[in-house]
Amino acid sequence: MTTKRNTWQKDAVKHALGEATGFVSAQDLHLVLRNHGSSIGLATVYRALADLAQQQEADSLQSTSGETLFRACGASHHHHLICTECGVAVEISATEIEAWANQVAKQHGFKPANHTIELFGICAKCAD
Amino acid sequence: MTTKRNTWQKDAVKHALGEATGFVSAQDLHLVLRNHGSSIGLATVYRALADLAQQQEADSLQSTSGETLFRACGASHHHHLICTECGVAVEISATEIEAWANQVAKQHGFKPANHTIELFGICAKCAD
DNA sequence: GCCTGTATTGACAATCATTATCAATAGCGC
DNA sequence: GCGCTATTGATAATGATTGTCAATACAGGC
Repeated sequence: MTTKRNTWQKDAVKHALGEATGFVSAQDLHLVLRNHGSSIGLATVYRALADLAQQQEADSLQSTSGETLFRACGASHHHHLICTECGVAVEISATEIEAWANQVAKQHGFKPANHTIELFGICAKCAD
Repeated sequence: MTTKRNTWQKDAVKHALGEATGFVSAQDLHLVLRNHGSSIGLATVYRALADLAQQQEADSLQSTSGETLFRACGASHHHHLICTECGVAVEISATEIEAWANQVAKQHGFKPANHTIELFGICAKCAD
């Protein structure tokens, strides 16, 4: 079997993602790492993020401008409330909504599979 | 003022979008139109779709693979239940959810602005 | 119906995020 | 420490989308 290896690059990406306050693009993360003196490659950042997303250690969503944004998160199912100004993200657990989603799907003869729910707004700090 | 003109290209796009059962990409739509004998250009399809989206005559969402998908729809606010197999989309109006979204936002000190809610599943026809 | 000014088109180049390529490097088990 | 091979990083390639610009075709006035 192909054994997985631990590299400082993967740790760096994981760390940098943890530091970020909200959702970040792979490009941004790469830039931040480079500015901190790291010589990590862009492709590697993409690979590390894809890994993290697959291991449920990161959430990803598509920005309206077409980029994929990432954020560190716990493994439990949840959604986000995101500030459109500064990008801060708050995790939201919404069992009621899960139930609603499943019910609606069944109502239309669909086998419920998945859903995308992201709330956008302006946080208290940016509201002034 | 720059007056808007009616062209057969815009009508063609609008029509083709109306014919589609679910969400379609600009590229797909362009291909369909070409296959029907139209000589419409790809850039024009993009422009027409952007117009329709702005006039609230079409909804758009980002597929996981990064494309932008479009669908004809009414102007009233609503969400979608989409089959991941065949792409059929059902419009869902969910006043309860709107209320929930606003409430959650306020709860966290956010000024509610917007939200993305898309449900995915497998429709009855594709379920077998 | 015909003319004219300009919004719109379409072919193609340019851009931007992301993925593939592949030789060089560096973990990990021995 | 050695060797095997997963991983890296520079760069090329891809694919969707947007910009460019000369040619075209609506719309309104005659």
